Amino acid sequence: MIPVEIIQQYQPAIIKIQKNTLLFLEGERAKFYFQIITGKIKMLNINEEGKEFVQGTFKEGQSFGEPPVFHDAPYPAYAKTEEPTRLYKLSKDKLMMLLTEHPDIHLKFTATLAKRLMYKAMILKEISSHDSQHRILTFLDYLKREYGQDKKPFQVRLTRQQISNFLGIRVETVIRVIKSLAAAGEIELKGRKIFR
Amino acid sequence: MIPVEIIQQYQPAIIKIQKNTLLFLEGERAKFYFQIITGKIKMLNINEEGKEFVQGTFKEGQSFGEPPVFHDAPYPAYAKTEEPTRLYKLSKDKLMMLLTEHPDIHLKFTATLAKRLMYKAMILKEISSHDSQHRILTFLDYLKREYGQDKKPFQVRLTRQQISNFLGIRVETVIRVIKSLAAAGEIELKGRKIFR
DNA sequence: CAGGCATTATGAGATAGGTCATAAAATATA
DNA sequence: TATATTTTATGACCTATCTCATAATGCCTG
Repeated sequence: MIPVEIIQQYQPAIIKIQKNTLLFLEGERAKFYFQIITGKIKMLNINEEGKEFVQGTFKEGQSFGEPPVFHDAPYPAYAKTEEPTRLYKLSKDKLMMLLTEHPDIHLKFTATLAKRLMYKAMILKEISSHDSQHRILTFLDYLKREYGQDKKPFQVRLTRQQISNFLGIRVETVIRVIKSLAAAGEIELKGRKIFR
Repeated sequence: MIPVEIIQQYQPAIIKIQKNTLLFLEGERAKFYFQIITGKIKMLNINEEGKEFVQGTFKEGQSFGEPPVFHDAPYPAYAKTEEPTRLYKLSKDKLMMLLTEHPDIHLKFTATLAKRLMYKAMILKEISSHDSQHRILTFLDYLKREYGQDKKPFQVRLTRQQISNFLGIRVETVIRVIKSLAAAGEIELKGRKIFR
């Protein structure tokens, strides 16, 4: 998110992590800004019964886990690689310096947080008014808006398990709801692939 | 949140609204930055069955509804006065100018968004792992951390109805859970007042 | 002070979604 | 290619929470 040329002027550390590895833990103090060079990061909570809830996923060029850096607060979730990943790692001080010295980047940075806030507001609204049908459809529509091109049927490239983790609904329920949505004509199934 | 002396240099409009009035609607395009002079604003969703979900409440000095301003996106929720309210209203252009010309304010602004993002991440985690007991306790602890002083029993100045609206749980359930929490010694009841 | 509205309270019954078990299909990994 | 792991699938049962109804209590507002 911060242009490579610029972040490099602030001598970030570069870290390599293999697949399925924890980068930081929920509750850990946040001291660094992370930005992905290549790879994929998932931020997630795991509750007492071991069930996963995905707060967000991030890929090349994106940063994550910045909010607690602004407050020296603990991370609200784990960060885990989903693929081998290389990252820039920048100290809080340097990040602040960078943002102060580059107002345009700071504006984009703020816009990114704003966008995530809106995503969370949307999901929160959905999850609070429990109705799996509606939750799932709204989520699929969000994905389409975000990653698909208009009009064309959009292929949802998430497993039912992943949808379950994003919405806090059990897999079995997702499977059954997906079927009933297909029966109702809201989505289309080609084999197991989901189109909206 | 933006110091009064500074915001006034940008000639904000000043609006007065009476109690229980809608300032903007969910879905409406966001074109202004709002900051409360006096009064109280609640941002909320209302679902198909007319049930309320509170995204946040804001009082003197706080701003709200900024995220969609950064994207010319629709508001994700309604804004409603809970008391007679006076507001600064600043156009998007002026806000951007202000933030660019005052990097220190911009940093605080970003920190505010970051904090809200963390709040939402917390609530999301709680709501996703459904267990009313846990949800309510975590919420009360958040309130205590945020508004109470350490150690002392903290009085929760919210009605059971309001707790219900913040967490997306029915009132009756909140009432019953509050009782069982009191019985378990997790909270204390003095009359109807809740202490944690 | 009275009337009205919101909040708290409680019971009984309905149900969506969770839980658990079992298995086939698909995908990843060695 | 063989083996392990993950994903999808389905049935049967369970339970926390919602729903609906009814009422007492408390608190604004005129």
